Amino acid sequence: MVTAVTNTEPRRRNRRGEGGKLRDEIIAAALALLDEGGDERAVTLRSVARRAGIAAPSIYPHFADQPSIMLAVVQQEMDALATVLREAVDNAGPDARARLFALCNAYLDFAKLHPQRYRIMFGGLWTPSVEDTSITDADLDSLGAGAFTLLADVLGACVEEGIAHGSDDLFGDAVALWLGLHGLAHQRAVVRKMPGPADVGDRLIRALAHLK
Amino acid sequence: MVTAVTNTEPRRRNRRGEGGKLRDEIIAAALALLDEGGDERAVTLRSVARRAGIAAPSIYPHFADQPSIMLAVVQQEMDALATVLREAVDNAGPDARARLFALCNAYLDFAKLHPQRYRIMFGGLWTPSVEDTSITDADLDSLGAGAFTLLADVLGACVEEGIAHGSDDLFGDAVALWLGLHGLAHQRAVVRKMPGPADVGDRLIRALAHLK
DNA sequence: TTGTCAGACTTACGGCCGTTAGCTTATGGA
DNA sequence: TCCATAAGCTAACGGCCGTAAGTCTGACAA
Repeated sequence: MVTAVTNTEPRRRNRRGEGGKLRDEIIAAALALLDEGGDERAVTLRSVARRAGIAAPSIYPHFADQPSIMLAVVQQEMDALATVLREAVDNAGPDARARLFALCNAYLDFAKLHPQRYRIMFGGLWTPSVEDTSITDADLDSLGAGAFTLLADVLGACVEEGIAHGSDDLFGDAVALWLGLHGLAHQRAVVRKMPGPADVGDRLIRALAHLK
Repeated sequence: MVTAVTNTEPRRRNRRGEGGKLRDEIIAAALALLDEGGDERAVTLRSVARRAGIAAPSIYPHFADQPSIMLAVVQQEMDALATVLREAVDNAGPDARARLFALCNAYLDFAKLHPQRYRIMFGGLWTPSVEDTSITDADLDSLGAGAFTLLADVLGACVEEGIAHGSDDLFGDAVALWLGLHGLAHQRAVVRKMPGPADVGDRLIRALAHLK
């Protein structure tokens, strides 16, 4: 994670050849605004510039428009999520069931820890109808593929080891499981107080993974 | 459902004592903008007024601020959803399993038919942090209670008839089932092309209702 | 030491927003 | 017929937005 930008003193200009550093600072500023504000509408081009301590037009050498700042944020956080999930699985030992629960709980924890990020990652409204922005369809389609593949793999291992009743369609089962996780994660991220029992996450996992 | 407002001719003023009619026209205009635009940001106070064929300040006698227009839209659509679900259950006959599937599929159909409405109803970002708006917490808490109660009832009937493996916590089971439905409905409403098999909805219902 | 140019900045334009203050008009009871 | 008033309008303010055009400045090769 990149540290938040809080200093108000005039920013020190980057050295020659290091202009690209500002790109990361812009992303970090956008992320900070998102986490604090709890509203993606607060992440405007100008507010990002203010937060990063630069003038608004200074963003243009690094990003074509405001939506592409958001895309960069989402891409970065998708990678971060995939990394977190991978680490959780690796640290869970060899047991397939434990690996599945570690993966799913890490997913839910990420959403609980960063609700605003989760919202824009999986339900975000940061592209004003994709047209008239610089964002392509390919940009959007590839998002989150790594994390999902990992889920399918771990679930597949459970089926192979006989821990879970697998259907003939592993991909479909993985999608269903992810949708359940997403429903919980998203609702938690959106609502102020989530109703229901505390172990609703475990219930979803057990039911949707068809654990024996 | 209220018909969309499309005429551009100067609007006929309402008769005396019928000023309240404009309130419904405003809600209808906001709904139309939402359905078309696919972006709640397009539903501004001014754009709603334009769509309704009135001047922007003419909204204020009927709504305190822009968020409360959205709240009225959401409340209306929550009622509409509850009605649709109730009708689906009533038309499904006496079989508890058929009633449950009718309910769940009606829910998913609503979301598929009106993705933008679904989004603001269950994940909406139409209150800029609730503070400094005229919206109270009570307004938000009561939303969707009717529809959920119906789901819990129909699921409970399945358990009573021995169709489903009920746990000791019917409420929790209903929440879990709803979260699964919501995950699918929301993702369909947000993403352009939903991956996964076509029957993923049925899979979610069967698994989360613990149908035998 | 000096000149160049990457890495920023200042200024400005037009647009849409929410909201306030005060005005017009047509409806319908007297 | 008249006129009180409900219903809705016009004008305007301040604010924030995205973006274009042109300007400054300091790090570094020569």
